[in-house]
Amino acid sequence: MIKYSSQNRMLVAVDCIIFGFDGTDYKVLLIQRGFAPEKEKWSLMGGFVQEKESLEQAADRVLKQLTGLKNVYLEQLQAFSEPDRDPIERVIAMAYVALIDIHKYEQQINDDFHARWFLLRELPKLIFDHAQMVDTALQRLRYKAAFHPILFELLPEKFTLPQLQAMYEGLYDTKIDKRNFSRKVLSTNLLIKEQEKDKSSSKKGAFYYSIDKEHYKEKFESLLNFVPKTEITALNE
Amino acid sequence: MIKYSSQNRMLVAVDCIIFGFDGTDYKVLLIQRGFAPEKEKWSLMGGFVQEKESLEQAADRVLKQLTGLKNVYLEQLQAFSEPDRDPIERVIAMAYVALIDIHKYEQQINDDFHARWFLLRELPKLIFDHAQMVDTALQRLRYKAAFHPILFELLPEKFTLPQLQAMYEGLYDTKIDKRNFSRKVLSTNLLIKEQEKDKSSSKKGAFYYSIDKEHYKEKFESLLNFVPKTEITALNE
DNA sequence: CCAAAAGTGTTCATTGTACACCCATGA
DNA sequence: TCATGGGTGTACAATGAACACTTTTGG
Repeated sequence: MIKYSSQNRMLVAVDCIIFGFDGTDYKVLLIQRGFAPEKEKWSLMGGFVQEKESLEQAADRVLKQLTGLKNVYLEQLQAFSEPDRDPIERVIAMAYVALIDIHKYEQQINDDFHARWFLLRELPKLIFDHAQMVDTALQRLRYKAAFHPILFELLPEKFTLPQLQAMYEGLYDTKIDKRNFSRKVLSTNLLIKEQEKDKSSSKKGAFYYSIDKEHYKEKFESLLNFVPKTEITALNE
Repeated sequence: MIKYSSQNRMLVAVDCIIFGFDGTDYKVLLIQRGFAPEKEKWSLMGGFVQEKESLEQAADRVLKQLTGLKNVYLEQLQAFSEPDRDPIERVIAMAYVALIDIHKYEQQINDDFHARWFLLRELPKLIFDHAQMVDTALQRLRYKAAFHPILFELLPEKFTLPQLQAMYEGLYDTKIDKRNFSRKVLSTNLLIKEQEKDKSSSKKGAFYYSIDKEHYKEKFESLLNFVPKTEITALNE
């Protein structure tokens, strides 16, 4: 078989930055690396790209291995390619960002990997350039969530407006006026009000909402504006 | 030397989508591929990533080889990784978008590569998945230019407001009111009015403007709004 | 009955859009 | 002098932001 001769072949890996939200805080799912180098150090979930799979397939596979979840929100972030980022051998890493419902995951935890959720604000030291990957992923999440309804991916099927608001407030580390917030969110027609209330966090209870999947697909590409302008003046990218 | 054993190594390439604007139309710089397969077919400028260089360095190198230009606007687009996208052998491609001043380039054309500018609307058939790369690059450019002043990278040092407006109109295939446009653009304080006029396209002449580099860096990350809202409701990503 | 969180409306400020006329000049 | 493209200002509409009180109910 013909090949491109005298060219340099290298390992390609995918690394997943897996975000979750527990109602109060953002979390990142990390594993204790099972092989050298940096064995037992905390790391993003990753793996080498196999011969017959695309990067997306590799990321899906890695994510499934760790969480048992399929059809998860997964987006290519960017490549990390410094020649010596891995001391053993050159590895080009494609970082992927995943957003998952932390509760859905809890039931299917895969103990093979010694996985653990860490508070985003209290991450341990990570191997290689993984801290930088998390950092870049967070910036991207802030940027994208300001315009597109991706944060819904972090919530269960049914959620309340106060929960939703807390999620936005957490991401931008700010307080949002709840009157303005609910008006904006509801005006998109993205949400369907349910009958039941969630009484877990107040006596009065807060109505559950769910996503209108039709509108969600349509509106995904359009530009939303849940976050006050004053909070998004310094977004990069 | 230790290596990750029994893993599959593969070729990694960078491909550059090089956009230019000639005052009226958007163009893409293509080359006639000099080696098999698909020899003499039109292709994006690309090259294999070498052992000691990052992807960014590889993209810089490739761009310099073709255009002679350094310090060009260059941004990682995304990976294209279908296992059989190249029939010879598996190659993971990282696409990069470059924006260059078409006139600055003209003087330094490198004939080794049989490069030619093509109208964006009249591209020839491209090899492999390069047409898809151009497509994705264009979408990204439309998205990003709606919020960030990147299109200035396509213009020479001095340019006129009508030129600038034509560039935006071309990208979104729309007409913009010149009164509103100039008010918006000038309100950013990104532009410095020069003394001279460009008389090449009218008798009265249009004043030249240049970029205020200080403000440019600051404002780059902030969100602009040169394009009417009605035109940017269907942007993806 | 009261503490705690949920829900809701109005006013004002800012921003965006539509729109039409005069200006300068080379031919 | 006139045809061509450049430059400018105003009025209205839409959007966003600030702000406070009432409702519900478990304890």
